[in-house]
Amino acid sequence: MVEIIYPDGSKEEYADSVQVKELLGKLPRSISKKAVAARIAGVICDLDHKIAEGGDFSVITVDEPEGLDILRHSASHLMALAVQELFPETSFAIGPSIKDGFYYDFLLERNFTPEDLEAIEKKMRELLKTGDLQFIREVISKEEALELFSSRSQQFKVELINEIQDDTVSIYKLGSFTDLCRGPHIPDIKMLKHFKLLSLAGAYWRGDEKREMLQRVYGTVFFSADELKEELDRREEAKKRDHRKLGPQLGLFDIKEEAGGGLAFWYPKGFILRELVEGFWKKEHRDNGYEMIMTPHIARSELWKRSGHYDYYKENMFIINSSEGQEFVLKPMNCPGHILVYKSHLHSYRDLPVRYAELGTVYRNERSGTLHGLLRVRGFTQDDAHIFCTPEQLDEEVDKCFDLAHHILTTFGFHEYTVELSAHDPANMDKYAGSPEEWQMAESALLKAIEKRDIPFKKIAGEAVFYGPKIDLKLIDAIGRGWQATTIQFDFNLPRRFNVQYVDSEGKKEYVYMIHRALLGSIERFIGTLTEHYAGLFPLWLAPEQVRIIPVGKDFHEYALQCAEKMKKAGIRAECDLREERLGFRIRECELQKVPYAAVCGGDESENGTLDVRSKSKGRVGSKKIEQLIAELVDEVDRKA
RNA sequence: GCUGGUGUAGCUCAGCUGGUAGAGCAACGCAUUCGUAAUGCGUAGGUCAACGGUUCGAUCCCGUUCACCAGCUCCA
Repeated sequence: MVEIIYPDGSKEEYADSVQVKELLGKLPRSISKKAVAARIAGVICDLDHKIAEGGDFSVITVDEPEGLDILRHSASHLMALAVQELFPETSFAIGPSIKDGFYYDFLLERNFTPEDLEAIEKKMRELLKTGDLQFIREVISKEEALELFSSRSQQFKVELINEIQDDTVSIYKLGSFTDLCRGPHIPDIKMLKHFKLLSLAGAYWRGDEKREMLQRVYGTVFFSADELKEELDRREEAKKRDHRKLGPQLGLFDIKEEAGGGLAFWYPKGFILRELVEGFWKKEHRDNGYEMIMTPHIARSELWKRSGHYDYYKENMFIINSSEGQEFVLKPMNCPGHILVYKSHLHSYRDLPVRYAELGTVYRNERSGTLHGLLRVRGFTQDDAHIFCTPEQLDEEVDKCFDLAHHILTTFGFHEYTVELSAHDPANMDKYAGSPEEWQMAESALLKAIEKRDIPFKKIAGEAVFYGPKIDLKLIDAIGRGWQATTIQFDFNLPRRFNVQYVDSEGKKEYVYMIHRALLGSIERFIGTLTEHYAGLFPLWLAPEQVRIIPVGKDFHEYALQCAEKMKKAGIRAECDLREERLGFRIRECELQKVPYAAVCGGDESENGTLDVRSKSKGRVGSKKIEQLIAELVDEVDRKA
């Protein structure tokens, strides 16, 4: 007897096992026709699955994220089938669905070329057209599975099967391709129509750099052509926003091969942008109870031995030898320096919290393959601060960090972000610095701050590093991508290594609670992020060049210069384009340089004291009195709109 | 660091199987003095990423290094 409970609460009993497909008829057609898979008593299964035990029944449709996952996972099987037909010697690793699509990892002698990618895609389309392909699920014993896959020399599958605890495993057949797979899969292969293979890459088996390097093929698939097009457009749009291209194009920043990877050069306009970001940051920090300090770029190795970095972090540090045999370290972090400043005198509990902030430039010897534009560099300026406080002040300090981060990030135009809380693993307390009570308090302070704000967050137990729990904030940009920015971390390690203490109300010395935080993360990465978020068209208050004045001809150069002078007096960054080029040419360049406003002047304007204004975002907006224009610009800058 | 790909003028890119290179844009010069996204003509510009090897001869073939790209790994 099988009892099925439908989503609307109605129940039905079947004498024997029943196929999911038969139950679909009981659902509204608007839902059943969109079904991809089903859920019975919380377990997901294929639509042709025979249900032997009853429970709550519902379907997974094309409208749900799970439905898309299933589609993508199925696409990876189709791709594997195509690869098997084209390259029969292939060993198959894994082929999951991922955030924007799917991939499959293969091991074969041949190195895939871009032409192979096209050939695989073509083969997939052929397979789709034959029309008679479908996923067939079978459950077999582990022994049978081992025999099956080892007879086909599929060593990765054998390895996976050996790690499965159950006595039986499920396999899925799609044409001649048989895969170890939990499923479920789509009921109709035609659903895979809207796919596209995207790229080739290398990937280690099980992400372990000591094991085989596999060839990974990425692709994506959607239920509709429109959605696929949208995703491909989004990728195009992302390319256009690439800060590595926009940086040099707009005269902001670049990386120079002559200097080495991961080292940024700031051009004049980029420096203005950087100054604006830093200036705003400094003002907000002063207003929020931080004191600015500055610590040296290099320090004796002994300091880094005491902090522990010399032992744990040496691979990432640049080490310098002096001619007198003294060894120095180019600072990879600011914390030890801040601690030395804190320890310059004895602190009473009445002094706390102490908040030291520094735009501290650090250097880390990152592995060459990890470098990426301004987002991952070897030299960068952290917008760093360390807060030294008592246990009683914890909650409030974390909360204030959050407030400040929120204020600063939203002012820069990031209104959405997600939060990740990296917590300890209770089963593994040995590896952590600090006591369980301290971890408890710290994590609760972080959690309270998140929950108070009702923002989406993930808590990941065991993700914390040994010295303390942390929260990371990920900005969501204009086209929905996430960018690492704020981090708020506890440190139970350094206060002990450096004896960072305060005198409590009873005259006893206690260790401080130390919070390490960076709101923007690093100035470099943040400006890279900003550039992509705004696609180079920065809001007026951040635009390096705010207005470009373009006189139609030589006779009006004088007037243009006068207008620019007035604007500069009002704090507007205005330039004149006095080149003897046609107006259209200069307007075009102004557009390509993404200057927010162009102001054209000729006879009419010089007689009336006006400028003909053209906005980058809105096009030509018409003539305005110079005083009025200045007032409007100043207002727009003040509002940081 | 690993796998694969790439490196030609300031930028974007051509250059068949080895015989030392070309276009467009930009720059510069001349003419044009122009009203909202490219005026015309001309000139100049290259150790073909660097170093080594094979060859009579290398941008091209081989090796090493550097940088960049897609990933993996890393980010105590």
